[in-house]
Amino acid sequence: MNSLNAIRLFTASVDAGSFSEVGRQLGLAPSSVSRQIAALEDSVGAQLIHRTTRKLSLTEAGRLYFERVSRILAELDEASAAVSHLEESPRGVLHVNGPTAFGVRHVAPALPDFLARYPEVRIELTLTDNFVDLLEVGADVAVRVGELEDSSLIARRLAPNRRVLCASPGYLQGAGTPECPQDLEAHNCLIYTRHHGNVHWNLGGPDGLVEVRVGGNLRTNNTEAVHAAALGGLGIALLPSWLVGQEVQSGRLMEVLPGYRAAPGALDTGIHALYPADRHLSTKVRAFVDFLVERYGPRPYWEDPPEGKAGGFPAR
Amino acid sequence: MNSLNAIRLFTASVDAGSFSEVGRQLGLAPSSVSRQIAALEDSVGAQLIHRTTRKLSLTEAGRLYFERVSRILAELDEASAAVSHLEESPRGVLHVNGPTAFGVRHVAPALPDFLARYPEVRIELTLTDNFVDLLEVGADVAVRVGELEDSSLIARRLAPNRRVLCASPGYLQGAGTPECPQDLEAHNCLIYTRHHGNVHWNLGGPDGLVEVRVGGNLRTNNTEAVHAAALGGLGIALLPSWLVGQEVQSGRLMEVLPGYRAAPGALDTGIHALYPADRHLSTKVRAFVDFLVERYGPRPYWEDPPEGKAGGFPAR
DNA sequence: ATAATATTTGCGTTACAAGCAAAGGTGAGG
DNA sequence: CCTCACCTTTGCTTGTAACGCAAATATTAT
Repeated sequence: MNSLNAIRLFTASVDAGSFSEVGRQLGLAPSSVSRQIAALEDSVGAQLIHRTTRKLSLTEAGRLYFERVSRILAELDEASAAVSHLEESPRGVLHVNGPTAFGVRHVAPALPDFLARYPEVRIELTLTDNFVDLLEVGADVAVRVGELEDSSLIARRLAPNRRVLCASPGYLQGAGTPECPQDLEAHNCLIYTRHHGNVHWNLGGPDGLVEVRVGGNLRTNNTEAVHAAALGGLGIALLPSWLVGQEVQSGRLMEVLPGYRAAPGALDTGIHALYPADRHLSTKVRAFVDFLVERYGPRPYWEDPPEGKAGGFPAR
Repeated sequence: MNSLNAIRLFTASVDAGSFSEVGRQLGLAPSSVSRQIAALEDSVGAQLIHRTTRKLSLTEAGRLYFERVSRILAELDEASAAVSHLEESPRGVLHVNGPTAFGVRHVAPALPDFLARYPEVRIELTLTDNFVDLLEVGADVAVRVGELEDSSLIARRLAPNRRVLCASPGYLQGAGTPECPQDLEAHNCLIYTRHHGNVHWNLGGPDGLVEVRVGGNLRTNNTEAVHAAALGGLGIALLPSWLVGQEVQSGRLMEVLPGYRAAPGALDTGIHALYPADRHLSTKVRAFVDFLVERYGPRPYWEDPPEGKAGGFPAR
């Protein structure tokens, strides 16, 4: 309807008692003040200020309007201040979305440290395994493992997503340990897949890319099930290092063909944080993403300690 | 700081869920809505709305801002409405200023009728005998008798201001009744004056203008004192008809030389209502002035009933 | 896949606000 | 009493910002 400027000039004029004084204070020509207030009066349809060349005085309408409007202006400034305050330092509610398996293992455990560093932030963590629209679910930031559908979101890389071959010591004791990729064809390989048909594992090793046609008595669309089966000694699995890394380190699983790893594919593009490509990235999102980047580092804690590189694929 | 328009567009967009829809509702191009809201976000320094090409969704800052701002907008509209409402029908406080003598006799008695007609008006009546600045005293309208200092105020004529010669029946019985203006020089004439020196009464009668040099044993700068003295039988006074009219009608005073009256001078320019020359004349002021004009009419109730014209001066 | 619709950005135009100057008016002080 | 200083308003000019249009990009529905 009308401009806030006129209202501010009105209250300033009431306070100062003079259009010229207001002009001086705000760096405006008196005529501008005069016109703005005249326009405001037209807009509300009532005289607000009686003017003589020497004095200003409020009409009753003006008094009424001033009382209400000056309080309203204060509230408005407060509202802006509250929003700005929200961005001064990370605070408020942060909605985080991510896949269940990764979230449980590597996001949730990180939250205590994050919340300790930013006491004014509260986190709402939503773990889902179907892809959801960030905005739909009201999330501020999402963690995604592989498969970045390109969208208007910004992706920031958090960690590589290596998949390694592994099996339980018990299985290897019984079935033997493969010495080369081709040996896998004779093993019970636990297949994670989304669709039927033959499955090939593309492995990279010292001698380049090797494609192995694998199979076994378990196919599932659930990584956790493959994981549990491997732990139970059912066979050899190709699983992300973030899922099995610590168990390999502790010896509950053994890495198989450590010189080989899965060739980078759609599933191996890395682990990313996704957030909206807004012009104003909120500080709490930035803080959270920075925190994860720092926590995981270039070589996440779930990875093997630095050893001879395997596969020759650069970390992605 | 920023424009109210942007805030209105923001709330409208939240309600409508679409910039284009808002544009359609308000007759704006979608690009305008988009830009205004982007500018608002820059101004508060935070993203308020996540946008995709298909959906809008509020950020936490946006939710916070929307809650506060939508209430504020409502209050602002209310404030404007209240002020406009004030102008719809007379209501609120009406400050009336006027001279004591006239105010007590002809303004105050009129107020019950006025207030009965406009029940939502409250009156604050300030009676002062020194001229005051309307705005200084915070008055909306002033009643002035004679002597209109020309100013930026608007003057509306309420009634003529005739001055007539009168004395109490008792005085006339004792001192005799003047038959012609010159007889006044031998009478005890009660002098209302602001300064010293000789006093002449300029009287208009059937034979034109007559100047009479008058005097007596009472000079005062207070009309009421003259009035009281005349009632007490001290002598002959030249007093405004609104002051003595009803006493003449009731016989407590007798008109002297009824064919003559004071020649129009500064004191006789009439009785006026004065109010500020604002573009928006408040309805209560208009109502009050209209009411007085109607009540006094072209021949106020304090004047003699129509009889032969005296003096030949047109009513002014 | 194609159509429809959404936001954003670039660009030309228009409308509004600011500044300047002059006019009219008021109060203070010589 | 008159002049001076200062205030508000109005006419005119100038500059800025808001607007609409069109195109680019993106997403949903048919």
